[in-house]
Amino acid sequence: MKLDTIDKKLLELLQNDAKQTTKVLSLQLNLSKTAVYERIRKLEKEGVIKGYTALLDKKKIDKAFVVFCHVRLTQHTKEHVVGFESDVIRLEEVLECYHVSGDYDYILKVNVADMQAYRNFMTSKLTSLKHIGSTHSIFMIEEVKNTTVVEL
Amino acid sequence: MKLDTIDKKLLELLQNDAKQTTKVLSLQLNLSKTAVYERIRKLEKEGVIKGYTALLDKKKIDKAFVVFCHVRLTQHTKEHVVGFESDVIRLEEVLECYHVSGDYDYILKVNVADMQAYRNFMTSKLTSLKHIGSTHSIFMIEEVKNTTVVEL
DNA sequence: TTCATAACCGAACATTTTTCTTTTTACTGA
DNA sequence: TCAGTAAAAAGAAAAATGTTCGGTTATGAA
Repeated sequence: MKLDTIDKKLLELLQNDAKQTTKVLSLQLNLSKTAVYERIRKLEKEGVIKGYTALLDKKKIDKAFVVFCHVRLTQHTKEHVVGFESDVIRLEEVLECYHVSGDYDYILKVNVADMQAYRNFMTSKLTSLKHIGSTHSIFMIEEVKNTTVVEL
Repeated sequence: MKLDTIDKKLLELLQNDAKQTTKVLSLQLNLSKTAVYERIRKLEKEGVIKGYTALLDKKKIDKAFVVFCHVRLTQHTKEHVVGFESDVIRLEEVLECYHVSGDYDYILKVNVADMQAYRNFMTSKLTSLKHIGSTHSIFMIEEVKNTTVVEL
């Protein structure tokens, strides 16, 4: 699917505030409500827009502790890789998991309440997964920037 | 602000789909539309809900390339730190930036189209910032998990 | 140019959000 | 235990929004 200038501006507006009414959007885009409505529906249907979510303040829900956990597997057979990935997806503390280049195989972004909870996560959940070799944790001291908004 | 069981379930529902109507939400929570409506307004007012966003498919908007860039500063005076942070916030390619423990000072999550665009970002934007010492890039091979939904 | 398709528009209709008033529930101190 | 008070919840009405429709205007290919 090809996105024109209006689509891109529309996606930018929706990323910044998905609750804007089509009326407000239409004024910013110099289009009618209907045109905006149909463009949004199309972007949803094509899968460009995957969904809509409420963003929460991590400090206010007691999940302010973020750790980047680097993971190395003991082996790299397909079985080991698939096994680890399907296990790690189910861990609710792991918000993100990437297979990466470099010394380690995976980077996990782990989100918990505090160091105590992280220790608990590591000992009772992560390191008890099969095929885990070594891990290396980098702790967040402060969040300088955190946005979901991608520029188009 | 204290969150009760209903608030937590409501936040979970809104994280998974912020476009659900209060009617649908009220059925899942065994509450009236108005009660749900007022709880949401309160959560917004208190800042627990920071906002609403549309989530996009990175592959479909040509931003599938993700890099974790570790950054070391030349010095760590307040001036250097503040200067770097205010500069990096303005870089649209940097979706996330954390001040972290360990060998490096910062971890940046950089999102661009491809390796070419990343090279361009590094040479013409990041490394031209003041106070940048050394950097170390870890490239994403595959996204195994990526969610904004925090469990409560 | 001509045809076919896609995008757009304004108006009508259907739903939802928001406000308002009343009722219920939960809590506190005598 | 029992008022008294405040917070939370409910239902109905009003305001605003989302959605559908028929018709019109651009767009692009033959």
